[in-house]
Amino acid sequence: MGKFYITTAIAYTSRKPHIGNTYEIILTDAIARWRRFIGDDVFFLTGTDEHGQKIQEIAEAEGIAPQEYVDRIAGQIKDIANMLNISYDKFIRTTDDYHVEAVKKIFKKLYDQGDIYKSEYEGWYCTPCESFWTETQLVDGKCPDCGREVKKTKEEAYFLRLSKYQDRLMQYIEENPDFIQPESRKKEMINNFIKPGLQDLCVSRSSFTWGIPVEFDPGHVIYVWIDALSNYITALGYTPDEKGELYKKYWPADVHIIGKDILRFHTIYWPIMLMALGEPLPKQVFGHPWMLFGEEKMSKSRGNVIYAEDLVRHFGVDAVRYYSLHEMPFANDGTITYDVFMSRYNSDLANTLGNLVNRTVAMINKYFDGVIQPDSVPGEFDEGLKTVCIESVTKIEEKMLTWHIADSLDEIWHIVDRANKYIDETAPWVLAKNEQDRSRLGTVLYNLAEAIRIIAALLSSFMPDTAEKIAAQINAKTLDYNSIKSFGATEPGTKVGAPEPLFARIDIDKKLVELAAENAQEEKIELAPFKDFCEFDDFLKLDLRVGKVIECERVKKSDKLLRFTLQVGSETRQILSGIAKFHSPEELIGKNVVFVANFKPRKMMGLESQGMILSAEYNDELSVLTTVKEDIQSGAEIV
RNA sequence: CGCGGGGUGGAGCAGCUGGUAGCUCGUCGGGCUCAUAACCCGAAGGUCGUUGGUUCAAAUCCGGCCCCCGCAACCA
Repeated sequence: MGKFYITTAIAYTSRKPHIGNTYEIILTDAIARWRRFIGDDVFFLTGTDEHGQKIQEIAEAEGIAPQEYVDRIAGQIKDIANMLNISYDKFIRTTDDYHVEAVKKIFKKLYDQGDIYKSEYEGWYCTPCESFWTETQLVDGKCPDCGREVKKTKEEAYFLRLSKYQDRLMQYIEENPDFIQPESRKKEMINNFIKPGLQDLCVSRSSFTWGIPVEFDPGHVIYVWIDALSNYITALGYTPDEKGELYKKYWPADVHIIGKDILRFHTIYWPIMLMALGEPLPKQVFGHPWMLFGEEKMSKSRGNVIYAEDLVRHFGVDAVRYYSLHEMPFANDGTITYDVFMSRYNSDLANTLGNLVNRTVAMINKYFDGVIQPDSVPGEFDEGLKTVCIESVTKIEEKMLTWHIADSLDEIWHIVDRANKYIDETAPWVLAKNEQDRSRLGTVLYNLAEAIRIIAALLSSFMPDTAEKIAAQINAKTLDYNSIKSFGATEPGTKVGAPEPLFARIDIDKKLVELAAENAQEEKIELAPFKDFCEFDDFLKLDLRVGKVIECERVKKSDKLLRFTLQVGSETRQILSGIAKFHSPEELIGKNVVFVANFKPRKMMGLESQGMILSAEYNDELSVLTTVKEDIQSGAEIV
């Protein structure tokens, strides 16, 4: 067996992660534990991504230093990982000294060798749009958005030459068909980014300070993704000067497990960074699907956020692990609801698995004072049970190679099902009535104990606590991989423990009521941070007006934009607004809306927008402001 | 015509290198009593989105259409 380096994405420390975010680390842990189980030398890395403008803003809003803020969130994230029994070998924080130093050196090296360059000449700035453009983006030497004059600007930034490595990246992807998983994502990356041609990536920021500084150019901090992606090698002790033992041993990564939303960074920017550094590329990047709440994304405003710690408090760690691993399809998004969670819990964990162990241990106690007997009298159903045990091990090995975790769990449950059936077939309680069947009864219970031991061994990668509890109940001497390659490692004469239910059944209706009450209490509203005071004069600079919607339609090829024609006194105006997801055109026609009348016109999707319609926003939900009186004169000023 | 994925019994999924559908849960009926009202057996339930085509034969291959979803674009 070889080395196996596996990583999660590092978690962004902007807020406490919910179960959907946590899913990733459970998934990764199951794979890491499995590889250790089968004998690989595993290094499992996880951690936190702590820099960036967003974090700086949140910390400022709370009135604390960014470091203080990320310390808190990183602590929470680490607590969650520990609570969930995550077997990481290292937890990296991007604020760790060694990481900061290594990233500085990486940036410097890329700069020195010309893969990162400072762009002064290509920086064209459109003042009304507040946008930077590269030479090639300009249309007739003018702003591609509004068509106005642009000017060379003193704003400086550093760029990474993606274009230089484009062909080599494409070649790598072609030569390594499994590099991007799943397949559908690979096509997205190729068609949307690589084929059209990669734009050099801006890899520095000067508008905020919470980041790793560009050492040789004060005022610039390194782009968070350059910072964050580097964690996979800095954690192993890599620097451009000295690679470090762990790095030599474990790099390249065998697989990066990440959310499907950040595949672009991991399959384009990251490989190019590595190519520029002259280092090998990761063997595979797996973009896992999302765990949704019912049909929806989890979000606070919808009141549907589920946190791992709440689930653990109510149902236990392994139930959370089981659900996360079993209910997620391989490539499609999965869902979680309390209702489904508890159904799976009762049927799979309490009934099928828990009860098997319980009834078996109870019988061994009842019929043989807790002592496992020799398997001296084979019977007709034995082979069926043994075969399923052995075959399942092989099947799981295959499925785990392609990260089919849920299918692997199904295989384990095949053994559980088969064992339950075996009890029915052999009817130990009938055997117990006849003294001459005593040895056969002992054999039946031996086979069950051994099957359960194999189940426990297989479960150890997915539900480690449960595996241990089972092993303790049957007093198993070993749960090693080698011990389950054949049937029969259980030693006769072993004294089992008292039967103790592994998973207590849940009264679903009762629990739902309890959960609802709890959620109602916990619900708290998180508003966007309030802004600093400003002068009345600042307010007066804005020309806010009422406009009556006389036309409203969707902008074709855009799922965000609505095109409005507003009556403003005796004039009309065309305004575009990104609210198509929240309002239908029909419901807005005839309404009086509020808009900013003195923004300079701006083009969006080829259409000019002459102002901005005001909406209330809360957690990504928008609602347009309208006047209460419908007969107010259009064009009326807002004061 | 920007790119890609998908639509399978009540729910969630598998099958998709072609030969008339499979798994888990749920429902109904039966069995058993060691066990956490658990376990075992059986049954009902699908014209595999729709419509053409290829083929002896299509859920499985090809075309049109409808509907979801992801990426990109776009939200001042």
